[in-house]
Amino acid sequence: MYFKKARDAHQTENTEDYLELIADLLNQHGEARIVDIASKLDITQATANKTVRRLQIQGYIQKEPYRSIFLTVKGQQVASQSKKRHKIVFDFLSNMGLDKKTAESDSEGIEHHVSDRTLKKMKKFNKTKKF
Amino acid sequence: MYFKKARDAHQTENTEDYLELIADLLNQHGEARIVDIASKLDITQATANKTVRRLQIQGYIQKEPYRSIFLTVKGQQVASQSKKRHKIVFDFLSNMGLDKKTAESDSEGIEHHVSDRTLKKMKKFNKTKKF
DNA sequence: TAATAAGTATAGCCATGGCTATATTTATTA
DNA sequence: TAATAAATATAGCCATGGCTATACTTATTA
Repeated sequence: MYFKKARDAHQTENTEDYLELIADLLNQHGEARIVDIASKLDITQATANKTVRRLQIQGYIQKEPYRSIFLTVKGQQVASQSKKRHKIVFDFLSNMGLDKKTAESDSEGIEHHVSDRTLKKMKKFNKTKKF
Repeated sequence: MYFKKARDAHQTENTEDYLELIADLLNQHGEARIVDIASKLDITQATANKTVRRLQIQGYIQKEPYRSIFLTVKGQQVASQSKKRHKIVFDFLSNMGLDKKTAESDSEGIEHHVSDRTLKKMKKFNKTKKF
């Protein structure tokens, strides 16, 4: 009961957000650097650096000192899964009639707390506009 | 952009969950104790104790050593707000056709990440079954 | 190229929320 | 009532993710 699941989710939430962002940066700019991450997430470079090191240790990221960041296969998998979930939630909120900004900002938070069951319902609604 | 909002939410998330739970315990059993909280949240009593002390210091809770827990006015306000949000999200997920368990478990996570705008949409849907 | 700027890394601090182990207090029951 | 059980509190550990300040490397530009 209660928020045990939410706590578990928190442990991976930050990880997923970083990996999703790094994947986006790689796609959009061909490169992902500490500065970009820090600026996008509105944190200091020191903090970004620290987390990136953790992700590297945990095997999600590959990088050399003073060089830009790449995803390992493991990291790519997490990123693409996250992105999928994110898109479903974003589309769902949009289809509910919410403006892009709200849909974007809410989906960022919600994506980490949505079960597969709920995700399926959202997907169905996105296709058919019915539950 | 990205998950700055989510981070802010995290700071209050645990607080809200505790206060909501304490309010429930007070309503249902007339009493809220450390043991109950620990068991409901599936954490150790030591952890529950620590957080309760934080909540007390921050003015959400009133309690005497070795005695049970009460909410301050400030605490009550947060709890009732949280509960309202929680119910709207839970009802919405239920109305989407999700089973009670899923609706309950997902709404616990989602309630902290839903903007007022989205909440309004959910509310409307709960009433009219239309967006 | 040499000086400067930009980016990255590291150290050290803080708060939070987990945990175990160990008091201490309160409640129960023999 | 005295012994035991249950609940609460405290100490001390860890990981995480914030921060600032400072060092170091790489890139830019005068």
